[in-house]
Amino acid sequence: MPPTDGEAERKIIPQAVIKRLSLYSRILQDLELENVEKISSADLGRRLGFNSAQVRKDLACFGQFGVPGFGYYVSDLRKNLRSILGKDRTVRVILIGVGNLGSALISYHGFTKQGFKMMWGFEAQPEAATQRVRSEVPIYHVDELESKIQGESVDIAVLAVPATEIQSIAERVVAAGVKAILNFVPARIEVPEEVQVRYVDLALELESLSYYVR
Amino acid sequence: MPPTDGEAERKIIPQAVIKRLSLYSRILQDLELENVEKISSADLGRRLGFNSAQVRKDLACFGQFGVPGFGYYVSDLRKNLRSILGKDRTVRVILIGVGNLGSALISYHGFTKQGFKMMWGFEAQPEAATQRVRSEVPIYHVDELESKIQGESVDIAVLAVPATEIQSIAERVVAAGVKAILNFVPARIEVPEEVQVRYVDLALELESLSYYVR
DNA sequence: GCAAATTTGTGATTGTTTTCACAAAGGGCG
DNA sequence: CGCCCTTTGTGAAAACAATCACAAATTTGC
Ligand SMILES: NC(=O)c1ccc[n+]([C@@H]2O[C@H](COP(=O)([O-])OP(=O)(O)OC[C@H]3O[C@@H](n4cnc5c(N)ncnc54)[C@H](O)[C@@H]3O)[C@@H](O)[C@H]2O)c1
Ligand SMILES: NC(=O)c1ccc[n+]([C@@H]2O[C@H](COP(=O)([O-])OP(=O)(O)OC[C@H]3O[C@@H](n4cnc5c(N)ncnc54)[C@H](O)[C@@H]3O)[C@@H](O)[C@H]2O)c1
Repeated sequence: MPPTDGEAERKIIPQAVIKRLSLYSRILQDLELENVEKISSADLGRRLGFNSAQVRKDLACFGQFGVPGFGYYVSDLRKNLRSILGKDRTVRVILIGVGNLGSALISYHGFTKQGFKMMWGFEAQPEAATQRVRSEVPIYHVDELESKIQGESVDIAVLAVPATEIQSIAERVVAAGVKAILNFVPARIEVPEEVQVRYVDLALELESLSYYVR
Repeated sequence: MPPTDGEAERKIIPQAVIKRLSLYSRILQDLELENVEKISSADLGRRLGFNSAQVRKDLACFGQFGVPGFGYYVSDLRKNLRSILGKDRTVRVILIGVGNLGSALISYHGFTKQGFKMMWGFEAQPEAATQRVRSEVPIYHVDELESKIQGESVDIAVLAVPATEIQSIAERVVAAGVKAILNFVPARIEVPEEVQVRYVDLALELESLSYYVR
């Protein structure tokens, strides 16, 4: 008998594949609104600039969703992708640091549209922040971080605090049980390796553009 | 005589290399402030989680900057990287759409710190935007886009308008001669292929995190 | 000023991702 | 109902990227 991995049968899927699945999912969302019933891998690829084989290979990581000679049922594939991406339930998000950037993020409706639930904001100066932002998301003092999270589980923490605070805030959200971080602060954070971290680094994007236009 | 490419001797450098060069450049900036004189590829790599050979290979795309048995002179390498990245002159940036997100971007000091110059904001409702934002960057009506750009050249346009407007705005900035776009709007834009486009897609990042925590 | 210790720059190697290409599956039209 | 056409799923090949490993160059310490 070959050694099975037990329940860890799911092989490691590259991040790039997951990002593309998200893109597929969004196209399918649009198609469903337009009442389009089916789509081929070639069409789906064309809309995003990918090769059709790439689309099929990406999907093949998770099973067989297509119908040969026909394509994919939009609604069916969308359902599957949502489930794969963990979006078949509400994904709970918090924001730490409701300053200039955080104020925009906390009231961003693109979140909700994609099925995320922005639970709370946390701030060193919650009064000033509450005044600044017009949004239904409650903003608490950062001291309440641990007690709030304890009550209800949180999936993802979005960080937009000053660079000096980032490591200590990261440690606090991790200690409180958060397993994924989206970091807008241009500084590397040290966290246990089971915690997923994504960096959004604006200046980096600008610099790479700067290279190509100089 | 082998066919030379004329002045197009510069081979195509992958985007990933350029991003890493930016990261190196930022580390070197910090080191210079700390008056560190030299650094090895191994040290530089360690600070970013890269292999030392990767660092050397990346740099080798552009020349020989190191001293065997010694390492790299911080200030020297930094100067070279800035020049490679096109940062040895002011890089001129404009922002279109000074709403929730744009308001944060227009007054972001991380820009300036990395040598970018935010020239102007353009808005459909410039009065409201000016009121909202406390920043020295002037905000004009979007109708003035073409005439302003005509006078002084612009390197990069940052787009943060509603999704419905994105294609038309993209076409206008391209027609006005802008060669690089940083797009925060989650919608693909059609532009001539010589125009460089980067997408910053927040919901995509959240979704990929969502997969790993589900 | 010489030998030992470093560290670069780079060809070779390994690993990963994308693309190709085609057999097999299924739908649709006559 | 059956044949033809389309499109999937997937091994094989190609392209691309990261890592290894080592000769060559240079510093450092004695
Ligand atoms: N503004 C932008 O467009 C932008 C773009 C990219 C990245 N960033 C990064 O995002 C971060 C925030 O930028 P910003 O422009 O919003 O700055 P900001 O100063 O406006 O916002 C920071 C907020 O964090 C709060 N804060 C400080 N310490 C805190 C703590 N310990 N816990 C909770 N809240 C705390 C402050 O009160 C403030 O409201 C920075 O690290 C910046 O580099 C900003
Ligand atoms: N708010 C966020 O945190 C966030 C995050 C990621 C992406 N985005 C994207 O960024 C874009 C802007 O988001 P937002 O939250 O700032 O929305 P917003 O409505 O607050 O801002 C859009 C601004 O663009 C202006 N505008 C409209 N048409 C224009 C035109 N033709 N020319 C110039 N300006 C015009 C509006 O007056 C408004 O001020 C959206 O596409 C959104 O999906 C926003």
